[in-house]
Amino acid sequence: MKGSITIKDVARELGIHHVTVSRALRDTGAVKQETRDLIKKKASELGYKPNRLAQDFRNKRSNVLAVVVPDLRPYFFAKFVSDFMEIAKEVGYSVMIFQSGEKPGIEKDIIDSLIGYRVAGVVASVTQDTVHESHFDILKEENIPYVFFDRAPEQTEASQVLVNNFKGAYDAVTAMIQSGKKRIAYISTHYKHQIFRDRLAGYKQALKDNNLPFSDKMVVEGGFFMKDGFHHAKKLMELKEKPDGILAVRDEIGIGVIKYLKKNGFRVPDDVAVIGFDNDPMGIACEPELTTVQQSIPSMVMGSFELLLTQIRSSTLSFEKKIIEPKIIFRGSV
Amino acid sequence: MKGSITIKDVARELGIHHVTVSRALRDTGAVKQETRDLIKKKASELGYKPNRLAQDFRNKRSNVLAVVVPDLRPYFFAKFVSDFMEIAKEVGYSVMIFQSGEKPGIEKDIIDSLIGYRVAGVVASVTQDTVHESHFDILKEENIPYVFFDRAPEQTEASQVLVNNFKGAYDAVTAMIQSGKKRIAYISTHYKHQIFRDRLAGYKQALKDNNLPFSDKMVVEGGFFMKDGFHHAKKLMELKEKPDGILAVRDEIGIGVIKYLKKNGFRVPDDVAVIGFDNDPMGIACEPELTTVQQSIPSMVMGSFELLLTQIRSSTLSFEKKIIEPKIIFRGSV
DNA sequence: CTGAAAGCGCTAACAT
DNA sequence: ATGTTAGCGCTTTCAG
Repeated sequence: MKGSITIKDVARELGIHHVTVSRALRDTGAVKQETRDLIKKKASELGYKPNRLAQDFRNKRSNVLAVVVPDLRPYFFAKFVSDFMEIAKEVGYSVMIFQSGEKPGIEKDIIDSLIGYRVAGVVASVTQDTVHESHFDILKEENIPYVFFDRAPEQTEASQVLVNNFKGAYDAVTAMIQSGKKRIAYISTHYKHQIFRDRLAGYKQALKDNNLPFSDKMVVEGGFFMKDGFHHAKKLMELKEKPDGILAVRDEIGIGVIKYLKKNGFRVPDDVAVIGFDNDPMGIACEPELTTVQQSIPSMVMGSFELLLTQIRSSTLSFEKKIIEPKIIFRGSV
Repeated sequence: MKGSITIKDVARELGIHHVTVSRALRDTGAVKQETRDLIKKKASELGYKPNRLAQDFRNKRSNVLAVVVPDLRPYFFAKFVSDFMEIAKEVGYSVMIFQSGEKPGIEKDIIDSLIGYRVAGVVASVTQDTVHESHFDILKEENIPYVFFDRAPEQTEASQVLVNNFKGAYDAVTAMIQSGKKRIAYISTHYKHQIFRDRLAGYKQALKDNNLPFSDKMVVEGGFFMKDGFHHAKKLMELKEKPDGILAVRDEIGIGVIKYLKKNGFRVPDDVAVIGFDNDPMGIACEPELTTVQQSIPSMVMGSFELLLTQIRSSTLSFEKKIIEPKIIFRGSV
């Protein structure tokens, strides 16, 4: 393990001062073009790689962006992170990922650790139970900008990129009504987060605007996966007044619903229409293919990245809210 | 932006030397228990957070592990990374993720940048075209251990955790034969990587061991997604000698195959059986549910993490190879 | 058990 | 245009 090459090594080889090397390599300060070229040549010749640990330490800030999500596995988050990394890389940032596992306590620990790393900025989608953003305050104290995407604390003064979930649900229900459905059920999760309440509100409003009655029995909740959708569909279809349309809060749940329906002789969408949320590619695997409410991930990535970068570059913490309008992707289940 | 609290601040408050604070906080060196307690109390009182930038710089090594994958979106990689982060966190490591996008050039850039970060270790699944591991040599020079998982360069002297792909394909084909199939096709990707060749070899061997003829026409390749499976199934089913079983190199492709078959009046598995690779949850969404070759991700995570940690802790680069045995998950498509 | 000294590699500020 | 000085926050080494 030979010690790595430092700017001093490069300087010595050239018989000049290491500070000049530093300046030349970073294209800052005044250095004669000739010297600069010479230095760069020698540096790459020696295989010099800047010690980022030293750079970051000296600059009191790293070129790392942190992304905090509840769970990396769902397609929505995997895709967001994937896209975010690509765009961050273009501007020279690396990315550290953290999973809260939907646990506010872990989320807090993560945030605390971030300040130790002196990350340049943070993008987060909070847990279902994160109501306050108090554990993010510490970032403000350290002047580390942060942006929420998809899921933000209820009251926050930080920048955020959210989806118009009310409209997503509203449009989905409206679409089913327009295709002739009259008894539309809604399967939610047990998660209490704002975005799920917004969807519920949109569902109710659509019913109301179409003079359709709302019934408690038509709203069930709990779970996150296919099996939960299967289970809820069973409950719903055993009702005296069966639904003829079901809105699912996630595509996976919607797929579970379709599986139940088909297995039990209900035709989709003729007997029962189904719509999910997320535009998960999984929705294309099932039959009929699942109609879904799409939340444009590239838009969310771009939005949150811009919001973050602006704050980093201006060294100012700002408060801006971007709303992404969702779009129904019609496939075969309506 | 008040400057952060440093050990010197803590020391000053207590009227002692900052070195003692450093020692106390890290539970190293000889410090009177009483002093140690006092220091810890004061530190947390002041909200002291160690500056990891300074620590890492001083230690010439960060507590960050790097994970390099071709793409974070496929379930296999998302799940691997997700699990890996959890286990890494338990031991105090944070994780930086990088995507090569299947481009060796980018992979090289990533590796180069890693040495700047002085990461503690690297776990990588290489691109389809990474034959040599020459661009990883630089890590050796810096004494940074690395482990390959799932996809390793053809010749490598680094530790690795691989799946027995030969056996996976062999068992899958055998299973179809046992269920009475006699003309089994194989859909590969255009990727030339070892693991895909191993699967092909396993496919051929299973045919041979059952005295079934091998035919070039029964092997098609190209693509990665559902639509590719759809397309290839079409080609295959338009053959004069149609297959009655199809092995797909990925679940997504297998699902595309099933979609084509059903759409065109072939019954699955009665007319044609289908098996995929990866145990992607997507396989449960389709109907019939896709039988698949599972590669245990937890085993791979554990394996590669252990291999890495051993090297980090012993400051030795080692060469160990772990093979994970795959397992067929029988669902409805065989 | 605690303190003092020194330095990691780099860069901002000032001097020449 | 280049060099000098100084120091970021921390830890290792050596003294007391």
